[in-house]
Amino acid sequence: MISKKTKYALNALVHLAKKFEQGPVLISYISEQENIPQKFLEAILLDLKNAGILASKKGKGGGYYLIKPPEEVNVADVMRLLDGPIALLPCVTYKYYERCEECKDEETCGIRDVFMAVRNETVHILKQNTLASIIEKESVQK
Amino acid sequence: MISKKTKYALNALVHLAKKFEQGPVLISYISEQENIPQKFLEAILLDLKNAGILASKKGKGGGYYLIKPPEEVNVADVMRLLDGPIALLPCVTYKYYERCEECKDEETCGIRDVFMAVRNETVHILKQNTLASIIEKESVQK
DNA sequence: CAAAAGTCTACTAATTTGGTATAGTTTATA
DNA sequence: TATAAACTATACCAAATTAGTAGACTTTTG
Repeated sequence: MISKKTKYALNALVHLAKKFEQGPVLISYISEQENIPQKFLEAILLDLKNAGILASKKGKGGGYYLIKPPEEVNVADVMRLLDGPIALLPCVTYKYYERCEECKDEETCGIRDVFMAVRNETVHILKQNTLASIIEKESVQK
Repeated sequence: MISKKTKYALNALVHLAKKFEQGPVLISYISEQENIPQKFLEAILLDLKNAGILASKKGKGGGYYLIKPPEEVNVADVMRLLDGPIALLPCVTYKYYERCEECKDEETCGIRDVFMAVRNETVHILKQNTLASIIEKESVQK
């Protein structure tokens, strides 16, 4: 399961993407609209700012806003930022590789192969999906 | 990430699948060969037994053994048994469905669509992979 | 200069994970 | 039939992670 942090981040980002290039939005407003505890959201938005996805303006009339185009923010990057690796086994992560202590031979491990395939497919789907594509999906009548 | 429990379970199952229909194997032997803490492994094997995948024989000459053919035990089932749902969001699980509290409208949620796709693809891969296919992969020279 | 709004540091409570310890019960076989 | 091998059941426990909260501080306009 993804953490609430990532889920909240995605909801906040989608919210801000809908208001791309329309000036800053208050934390308190996002918090209210998206049902996210304000203090928790503050920490999340800071992370996204430090990652270069959002920017903020302090003082009266301030708030947070998206600085990357919605087409350029994909779900995989957001998940990695807040939850760490996407892979289900430490030995198949790209950036956070770690050997499984109990593993006898990683080279021939059949279990590893399975989770490598899952990781590749998952990352592929998550990279394809951006804030823009999510918003587009929501606008399509079901 | 999957838990150590699931990882240990898969390793133990592959071990037992290699000895399918060759009589019971000692917990202590599996524990030693697969580098799994014995007491922890005992609990895992019990779970697998209660799920009808393994059976055990008590007393001298006893141990655990696989009762389902290796082709019929897939990774998805093992994961679900020990780790619970495979999906990354509670609202896209099959058996454990739960609404996301903060969600405004599940029907149109674009984030949900993304994770629905990930879940479907993941389950598909994990169902395809059985103890038999894992063993086969390991025997292929790389 | 005051109020609005983001930032920083430090807690904390609940849950999950990854175990360990101890005391059984069952069964083959000498 | 006793006994030792081997699985079973119950009950802990420590560390890590998750999901927050509290409060003081800084920055920026009007």
